[in-house]
This record gives sequence, structure tokens and C-alpha cells, in this order.
Amino acid sequence: MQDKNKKNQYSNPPTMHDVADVAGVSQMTVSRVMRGTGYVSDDVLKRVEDAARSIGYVHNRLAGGMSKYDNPLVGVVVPSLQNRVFTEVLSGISDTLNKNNLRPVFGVTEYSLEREEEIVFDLLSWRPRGLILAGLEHTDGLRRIIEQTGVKTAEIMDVDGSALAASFGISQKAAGEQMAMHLIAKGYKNFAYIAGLDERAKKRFNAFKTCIEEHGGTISQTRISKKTLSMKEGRVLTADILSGANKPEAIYYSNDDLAAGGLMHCIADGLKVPDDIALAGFNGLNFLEALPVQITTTKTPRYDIGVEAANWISNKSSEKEERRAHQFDIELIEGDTT
Amino acid sequence: MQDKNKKNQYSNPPTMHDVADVAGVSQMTVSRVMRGTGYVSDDVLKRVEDAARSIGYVHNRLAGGMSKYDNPLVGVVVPSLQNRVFTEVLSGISDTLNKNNLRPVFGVTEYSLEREEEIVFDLLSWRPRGLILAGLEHTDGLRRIIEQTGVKTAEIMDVDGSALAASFGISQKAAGEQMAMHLIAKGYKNFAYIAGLDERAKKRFNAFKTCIEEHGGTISQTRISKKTLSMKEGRVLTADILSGANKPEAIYYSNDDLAAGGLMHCIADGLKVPDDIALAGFNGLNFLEALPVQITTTKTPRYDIGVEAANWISNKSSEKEERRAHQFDIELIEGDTT
DNA sequence: AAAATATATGTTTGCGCAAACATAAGTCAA
DNA sequence: TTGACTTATGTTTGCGCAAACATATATTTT
Repeated sequence: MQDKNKKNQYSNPPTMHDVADVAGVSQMTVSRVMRGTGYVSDDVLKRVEDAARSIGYVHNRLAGGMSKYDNPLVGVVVPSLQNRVFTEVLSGISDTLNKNNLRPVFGVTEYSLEREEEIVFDLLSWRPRGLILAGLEHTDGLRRIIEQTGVKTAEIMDVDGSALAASFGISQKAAGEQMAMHLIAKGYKNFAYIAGLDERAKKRFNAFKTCIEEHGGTISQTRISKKTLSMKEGRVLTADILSGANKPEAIYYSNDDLAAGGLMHCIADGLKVPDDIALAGFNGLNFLEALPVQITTTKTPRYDIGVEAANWISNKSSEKEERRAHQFDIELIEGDTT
Repeated sequence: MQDKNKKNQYSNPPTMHDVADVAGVSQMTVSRVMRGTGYVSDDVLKRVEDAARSIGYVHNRLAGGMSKYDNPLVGVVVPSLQNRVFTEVLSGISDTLNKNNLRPVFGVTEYSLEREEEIVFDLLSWRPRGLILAGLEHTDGLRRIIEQTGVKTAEIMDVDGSALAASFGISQKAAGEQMAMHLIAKGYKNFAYIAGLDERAKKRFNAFKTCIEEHGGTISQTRISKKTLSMKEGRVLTADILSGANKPEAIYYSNDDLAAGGLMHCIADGLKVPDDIALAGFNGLNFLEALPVQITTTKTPRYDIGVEAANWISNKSSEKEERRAHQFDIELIEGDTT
């Protein structure tokens, strides 16, 4: 009977009230200490912290987040974790959100827009402060959800096209043209292209192709892989292209892994680069520096893109005016392969 | 006056009550539809879904999660996103949690145990269903928090040592011994070792060294890098080791990136592998397949470790009995470098 | 046809916290 | 010394949902 009205032990799991009882203050004061807001005297601060530690109290944000949301979660959705490009962007995002006391909640789409919509819908149920999505291509359903909920959204990697909100990335078009001009200047005329299904690569290639053809060159062969765009795949597809008739003078790859794989094929096969065959990649990943031959590539600021997008999400500024493209510079790194 | 008691527009953001009003059912029925639990007729199901869509309602888990937690969040903490080993484990985790309708919330420690403790404490404020941590080394504070809160915790990568809870990984000791025996059998006696600060590599190396010395070999040089363990770093350190006196016959690297970098140095320098110098890596990453020479390495089941750990977290089974080490098999891949 | 069961919906209640609003004591300028 | 402000704490209230507990109507079994 006596236990019914008065517990002599703390609730399990312990609540702010339990901490408050131990520290001899009100629940609200504990709340202030936990969040580090408002006025709290040094004495009380210490007592509350000690009390919390002693009974093993952990702040419960599910409860607080309910009344009003200044929720520190940020939804981050990328196509893949196997692609270093995305993990580097993720690093930038993760580092920056941490600095701003925000937490990423992740989703991986495996390059499916439908999956992306599902994942975003699910993430929104956590009332995140913001959303970071890869690319500018989304389902209509996803666009509608984002508009309806008004969640602050950053799109990363790409700035060519209509952005839903703020976009942070590079101009794929400019990148494709830049590499085309470089290869033209080097005197190459006959090209092959190796890539995957990626939308951004497609935009890049379209610009590349147009530019090449305008200058009298041709793309005589293309290989679009549906597999993971690994070094191995690059090696296999390069071998395939070079085994046929009408050998190209240069191969443009949609990423550095493919290009490095191509280089490995050439080394193993005793081909001279760039005399027998020229190679160009994309991204400027760090591992290229370790290769015995420097591959010509386009360097993209992946980490920085993540940092800036995360910073934008972190700022409480007026979202409406901020809806614009943040274009990052790219740099053509001329190596020994062109 | 009339607006005060009766809104003619829906709340912003809309709630289950708003959906219920539109669909002409009770709030509880909407809740059932949203979660897909309990009995709901086809007619009502459709009406509720339409109503939700029409007013742009998104389920709010912060609210529901409050009363009782069967929270679908899982905290996942790894040292780095730049290391493919972790991103592959993460892939396994992400895929598996998705299948079980759970969501990962991420933290990156940058190899700091103090940072890990902070991150975990923060993640716990979301009352996650479980926690996945890398490694068996943690601060005392972290151990205490995990015990106090009783959160279901999986430790991954490593099984040698006292696990906090369930561990999923390989025996680093066995891996080190296995490679030592292989190299001994090949007749090598004089070794160099290149690695980073990683605890798991240290365990591996200790077993490797003991085994080598027991068989009359010596580790004549070691390089412990504090930088990112990239191909570039491997190339630089390999060049350093081979430039001095007392050249080793074989180099054992703590990961494949370092070993591949070593190989690149050999190719660029015209060294014959394994006659001039033998190389052995660790992990069995896929990119090795694309190299012109196959590097001898130990293949570890990274993706599977992620899958199993995530599955274990997903199961609602009795945690107590499950506290044990789940040891995965490793495989020595003999390439052309030993 | 009665009883047992499966299906479908509604009502009440409280989760744990933080906003909004007190209150009260200390500090400073006039 | 009065009033204005700063600092420090407490009280009340409601956030939006899901558990627990009703009903109530179909369907099946005996």
C-alpha cells in the first residue's frame, strides 16, 4: 500500500524528476542544465550534473522535441556508401554537423529514386531540422513532400538544373567541356567513353561529346556499366575496348577508379600511356597520387561541398532567400596520361 | 470568437487529428494505418491514406516514441568514413537495418575514444533500440553508460578481448599468425612492418611478430604512420624502408592500401616482386583485383560482419544470453607478391 | 441458434519534457 | 532608498501520439 503513492526508488529509466529529486531542485532546472540554456548557478549546475551521473540519467530528446522542434537531427541521403565520392562528402557533412551540435541520420538509396522517396518520408517522421539529398533528380512525390512540409533542403553534387532548394556542387557541364577542350588541344580525335548509369556523369558526357564533335572529333565507342564502377570494372572494359578494331586514341572515364583500372590494364599489357592510349578520369581522388603514372583528371571539392551544405543547414537564416545554387570550382589536373 | 473553439483549417503542421477529421475516423485509427498495425478495413485504409496525402501529413515519431519505446533508431559509431573497411561494414549495416525497418544514426569518432563517449551519450538521448560500436576498446565512462542504460550493444571488427556485450568480427591474433606462417613457409626471414595507430592492427602485429620470432625470423624495421593509411602513404614508407641499409625480404602492411602503395613504388622503381621484395596486405579489398599484380592478403568478411551485427540488433531476443563473440572466418589469399 | 472467435473501430489516458509565465533575490544607477 | 534591470529558480500546461481498455459488428464453430 505504501509503495503505491510514494516510490522510494527512482523510475526506470530515470527521468528529469528523479534527477531533480536527488539534486533538490525542480525538473525545469534539470532541463536547463541538460540543454545548457537559461540561468543556472554554479552550485546547482554541479549538483544536477552529479545527480544525473549518479543515477545514470540520459537526456531524452524524444520527449522534449515534441512540444516544439529545434531538433538537432539532419537527414542525409546518398546513393551509395561504396563510392568514395559520397563518403568524402559525408565526411564533410559529418564533421560540420558535429561542430554545430547536429546529428546526421542516414539513408542509402542504391541509386533508386523511389527508394529515395521512401527514405526521405521515413526520415521526415523524425522532424529533422534539415535534409541533404544527392543530386537534383527526384520523384514528383518527393518534391511534393518537401514543399508541403517545408523542410529545409540542400541538394548536393550538382548545380545544372532546377534545384528544389539550395544546391551545392559543381557544374557537370563545365567539367565535361573542360576535359574535352584539354583533349582536343592535345590533338586527340578518336575517343571512347566508359561510365555507369549515373545522371551526373550523363550530363558531363553530353557536354563532353558536344564539345568534341564541334571540334571535329568523334566518340567511336562507349561502355555503360551497370555494375559497381570499380578499378576492376575499368580494367575489364578497357581491355574490351582495346581488343576490338577501331582503337580509340583516348578514353574518357566517368570516374577515377575506372581510369585507374584502365591504367592497370595498360601496365599489365605493356601498353604505352599516352602514346598507345591516353586516359582521363574524373574526381581527383587522393589514391591517384600513389599510382606509378599520374592520371589526368578533374579535381572536385567533395569534402568542401559537404561542409558548405552542412553549414547552410545549420544556419537558422531565412530559408527562402537562400534558395540558390552554390557552384564550386573544379580544376583540371594534367597528369602523364594525356 | 467562433474560431477559438472550432478551427476550420488544419493545424500546421497537420496532426493525426486533422487526418482523422478528413477521413472521418478517429485519431487512433489513423495511428493504426500509419504504423500498419492492428485491424483496419480496406475502405478506411484507403480513405486515411488519401486524407494524409491530401493535407501533407507526415508521421511524427517523436511524439509516439515518447510513451513507450520500440524506437527504430540504431546508433552506429565508426572511427572514420575515409576507410573503406568501415564503409563496407556500414553498407552491410545500412542494408540490413533497412530490411528490418530500422534507421541508422551515425557518429564518427576520428579514432578518439573520448569523442566516442560523447557521441554515444548524445545518441542515447534518442533512445535508440541498439548501438553498434567499432572495436572493443572504450572509455570507462562509456562502459558505465552502456551498463546503466542497458542499451543493446554490438561491438564489431574484433573478437579478441573482453566484449562489453556481443561482438562480431575476426580474431586479429589468428590473422597475424596465419600470415606469419605463410611467409615463414615461403622462406622469408627478415621482415619490415608498416602500419598505423589502430588497435586491431596492433593485436595482429603482436601475434605476427611472436610467431615470426618463434620461427627464427626477425622484424628488422617498422614504420608506424600517424597519417591516413592511404596508397600514397604506403608508397612513401615503402620507398623509405627500401632506401636504407638492411633491406627486408618481405614487408607486412596493416592494410591493402598501404600494400598497394608499396607495389606501386616497386613498379615505378623497377623492383621485381616477390624476388627483390615480397609484400603482404590485409583486408582483401576488391580493388586489389584490378592491380597488375595480385597482392597476398587476408580476406576479411566486412560486409557480412555489418549484416550480422545489424541482424542481432534487429532481433528482439533476450539480450542477456546473447552476449558472446561471433567470430568470422578469415581467408589467406595467396597472390603473386609472396 | 448459441457460443466462441476474428475483425474493426472508438475512448481515455499519460508518456517526459520545454515553452510560457510566474516569482524572488541580488545588483546597479540615479 | 527607490526603481530598473539581471540573475536564478519554480509552476503550469500541452505537445502528438500509442498503450490499454472498451465496444461493436462480422464470421466461424459447435
